[in-house]
Amino acid sequence: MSILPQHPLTIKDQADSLLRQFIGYNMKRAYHEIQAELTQAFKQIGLKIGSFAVLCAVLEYPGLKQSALAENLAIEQANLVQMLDDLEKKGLVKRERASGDRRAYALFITEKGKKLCLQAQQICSDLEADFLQDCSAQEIDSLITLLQKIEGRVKAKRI
Amino acid sequence: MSILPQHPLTIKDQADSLLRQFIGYNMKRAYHEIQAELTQAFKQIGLKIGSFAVLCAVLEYPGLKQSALAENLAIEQANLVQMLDDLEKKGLVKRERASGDRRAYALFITEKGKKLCLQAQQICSDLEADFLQDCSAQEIDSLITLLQKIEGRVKAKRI
DNA sequence: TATTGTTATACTCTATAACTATA
DNA sequence: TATAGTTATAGAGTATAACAATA
Repeated sequence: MSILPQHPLTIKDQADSLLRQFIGYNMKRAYHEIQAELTQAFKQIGLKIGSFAVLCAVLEYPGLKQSALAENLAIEQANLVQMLDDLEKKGLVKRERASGDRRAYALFITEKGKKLCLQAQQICSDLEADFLQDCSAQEIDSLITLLQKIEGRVKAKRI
Repeated sequence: MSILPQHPLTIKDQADSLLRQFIGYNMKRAYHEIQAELTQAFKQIGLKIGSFAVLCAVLEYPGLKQSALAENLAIEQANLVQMLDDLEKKGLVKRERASGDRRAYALFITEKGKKLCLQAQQICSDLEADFLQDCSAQEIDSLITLLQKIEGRVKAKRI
């Protein structure tokens, strides 16, 4: 295990210190780093971050329809189609005609897809555990709660 | 007989509950909402989020060089050039040859740029105050601290 | 040789409109 | 009329390589 020097983050010598007062900016910067790291890690198993989200949702909710999936993941139906085409071509998910509505597809994960998804979840967990290692369980919990709270507040404001 | 869920998901059901255990996913979702809202708000004053960051940095650090700016904002020099072209064309910043290094440009904000930047900061503050209104000052403070801590940890890991 | 700014390019992510077939 | 899935496309944001001028 690597023992990294743990120094308090000082931003006074950074040119973006003024920007650091904004939650959104800090969020963008933090996610930018996580995204880069996760994208790299997922390359080993040929998965993209967006496809991982799709896999997780289909694993947890078999039979989910595309429209419901897109809405739940906050992505456009149109963009989901291509992801599913790719996942289906790789044999990770399958579309089945939904009974009762011949327009809709019900989505299912394959055994291969399930395996890959669990593997990706492990990669994701390991990565997060690594950069959260000096955060308390309570800190992590309240961070997730706050992020969800903020997401909900902004969304509610728009509608 | 098809294996369909007994109760089809409604809008309020969350198909991504499994994903919600990941900090990165919550961060992406929260920022996605903030970004949409801020992009919309900035359209009134003809500014993009990226350009706003550049303006803020140049306002706070007059004479900053492009290379230093790009590094501090974690963006590529190549992409900064286009932003600066745009900001300069609008009369918001100006490039001046840096004394001592004829390759480099020193960046300065104009009066017009300063005015617009302060206006944008107000828009940003108002927007955040709105969706943070039921968060305590301590919650907000610890959120910022945690985001910066995470950003630093992931970055340190990569290097 | 290395660095600063630049150009060109490509790839991903995201957003929108329009189409089809069903409802 | 409205909805599910699809297609095509356009706009951002981001990343890389290569170049000229300068260090």
